[in-house]
Amino acid sequence: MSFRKSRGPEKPARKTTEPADAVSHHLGSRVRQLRTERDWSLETLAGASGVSRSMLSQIEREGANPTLAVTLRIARAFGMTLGELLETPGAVSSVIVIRAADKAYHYRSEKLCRIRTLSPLNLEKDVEFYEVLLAPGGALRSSPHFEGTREFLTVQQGAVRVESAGDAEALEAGDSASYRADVPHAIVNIGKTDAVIFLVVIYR
Amino acid sequence: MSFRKSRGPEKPARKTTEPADAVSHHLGSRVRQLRTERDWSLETLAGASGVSRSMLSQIEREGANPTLAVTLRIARAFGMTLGELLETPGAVSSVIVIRAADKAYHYRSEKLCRIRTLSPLNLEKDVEFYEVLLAPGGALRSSPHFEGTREFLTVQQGAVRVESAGDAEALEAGDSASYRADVPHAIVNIGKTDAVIFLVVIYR
DNA sequence: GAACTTTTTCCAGTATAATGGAATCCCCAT
DNA sequence: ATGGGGATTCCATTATACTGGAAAAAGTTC
Repeated sequence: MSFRKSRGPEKPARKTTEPADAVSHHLGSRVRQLRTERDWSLETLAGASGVSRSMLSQIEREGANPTLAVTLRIARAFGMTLGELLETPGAVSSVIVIRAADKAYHYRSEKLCRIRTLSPLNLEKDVEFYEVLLAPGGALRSSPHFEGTREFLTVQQGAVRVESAGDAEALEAGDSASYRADVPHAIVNIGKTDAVIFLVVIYR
Repeated sequence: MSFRKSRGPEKPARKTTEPADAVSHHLGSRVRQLRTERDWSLETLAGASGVSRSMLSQIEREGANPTLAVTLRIARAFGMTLGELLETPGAVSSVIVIRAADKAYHYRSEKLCRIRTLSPLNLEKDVEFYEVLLAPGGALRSSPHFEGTREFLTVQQGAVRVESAGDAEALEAGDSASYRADVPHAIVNIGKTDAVIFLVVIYR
């Protein structure tokens, strides 16, 4: 949340060291899994996707490396996006609990602004949940996050102003807002009392 | 939230009618956009990705159809997943506000359970935000959502029990939880007073 | 077990992905 | 205008993706 986008030309990531070839094997297992779950033959999937039986067989057995267009056709035959086709199943876990007093989740404890993390620290970080407490005059100003990032916010107590993309809106207790977080954005306490906010950050 | 998963063998989607070839052109524009935003040369990107300058040029100019492995290498050079590389930019919008009194967002108003939606109704539905009020004895029981769906929940007031995947945990005010929502799950008020919960549903 | 049907794998050929080197283009400095 | 350097495109070649038909394997029925 205090992410700072670097200034100047961004340097390329280090050359990828993990073999991209591994993705083909993963795709192969995944296609076979999805197909057999549905009780489809290679012929059926070939018909649905427009990819030859032979190619599908090679993908499943040998981890053949299809072109992007072929991969997308397969994904669509399963009614999925590329991401959905290739993602690994989420880790199965039971209820994960974060207690109110758990200091590890006290993200920031300043006089004007206190932040508590409400989502587990070790889960993949595409969605995060926070409780933010702003004293009168307190503000939470953020640099742009990754492109596409949005935030949901609800005011549980107090009054705040939300700023994003050159727009600003005043919110009272019970009000909510949704706005871009891939531009500079801020939450400002504009009342005379403490404000309590629940904030969902969606990195997408 | 009351989604019912279908039973029986699933039939294949109709044969894809949208040309998968369009994706290559989209990829080409996207790679050029990302590269020029970063002020990288083809040589720089080639170095970072391990894909030849020529191939990158062909992708950008001619919409060449790379293999999956090559596409993934390019994505990784930009520090992205395949989905992120290929997705279209989210709709740009200003701050969207939902007022406390907006009846359109009162999702359920029963005696034992009241639900208010805190995220905009017309936004894409990969993440949803709710406020749930449960009277003593009240419960919110849900059928499984899509595979991979999770929920984050924080208790603002009262005491509840969260049930998911055969596990159950008791939570008090200030506590939070994260759990699977692609299995039957429930939130039950186990206290003597009203419980107020903020709930994030992540459809992934 | 035998016969039949369906599914998957193998095979050979064609199409195209992907490369490295050379040529061309573009920009900047003198 | 000229020269130099960096960036991009072109070119010819190699490697591999992808196919349809045939063979083999697997499954089903009597």
